[in-house]
Amino acid sequence: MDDPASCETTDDYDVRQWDTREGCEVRQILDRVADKWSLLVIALLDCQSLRFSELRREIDGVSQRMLSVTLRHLERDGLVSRTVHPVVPPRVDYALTPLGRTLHETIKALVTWTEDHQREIAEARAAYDRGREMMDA
Amino acid sequence: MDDPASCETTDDYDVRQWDTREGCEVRQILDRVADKWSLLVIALLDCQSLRFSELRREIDGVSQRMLSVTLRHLERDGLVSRTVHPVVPPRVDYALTPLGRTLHETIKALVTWTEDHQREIAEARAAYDRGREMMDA
DNA sequence: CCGAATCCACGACGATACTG
DNA sequence: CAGTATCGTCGTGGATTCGG
Repeated sequence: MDDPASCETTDDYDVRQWDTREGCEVRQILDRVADKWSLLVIALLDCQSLRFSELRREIDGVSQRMLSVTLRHLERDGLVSRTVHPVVPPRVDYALTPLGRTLHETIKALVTWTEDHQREIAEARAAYDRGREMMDA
Repeated sequence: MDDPASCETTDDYDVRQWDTREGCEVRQILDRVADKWSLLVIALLDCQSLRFSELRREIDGVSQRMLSVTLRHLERDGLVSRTVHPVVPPRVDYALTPLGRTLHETIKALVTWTEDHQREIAEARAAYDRGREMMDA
């Protein structure tokens, strides 16, 4: 973390390429991960497969449409697998692919960071807001 | 990664709490990180401080307004520090705080994941799209 | 039960013009 | 140079409805 070497230009990625334009995939994946429901779906499917209606129940507030759209996107990116059982009534199971599992592992780090620092952030916000109130006076 | 133990309920975070409602900070941080310009700003400020105009030049396509808004948000969350030099013409330097640096470290993991797997994702998308075209026929 | 299609509201973003 | 203010546009996501 405090390693000064990490500040060298030896970084193996080019910051400029995080942009949307050109063949930059980072932005696309980030947008996918960060959209409103994907993260929840990935987390819920970790180590278990769930039906559409089960996901809908578990994820409080998601609309049928958005869950459907989200799952379609995740499926297209190879992060989630979709299995249709030819029965009546229809039954569809969703599960994480190996690729999806590796992504979840990576994301957990970010979630952990957030939890570890949310107090600091809350304090920073409070301090900032106090400063703004002084201005008004 | 393949550790089955990671699938146990020993997970130290509750997936349901990733939701926007209630006192969930994860969503807020994720939204902040994932917005259009924050990531770029954080990456550029890693290990160097930059002026407003320098950031504007480096980040292709950002509007003056959005850069301003982005910096204000990052500053409020304690991720970026703002230093005004009382000279004419005005000079303002932005730099990453220690907190911001730890976040950047965490995010790098996600960027690295994306780069490592973008080929797999591209192939999954191609396969998915091929399947859809079959449907139409 | 699963999910696609349509319509609409709202917030994010960009362009422009204006201050200290 | 470093912003703020105002306005118009556009995409995302919610509600609803219909089909397989």
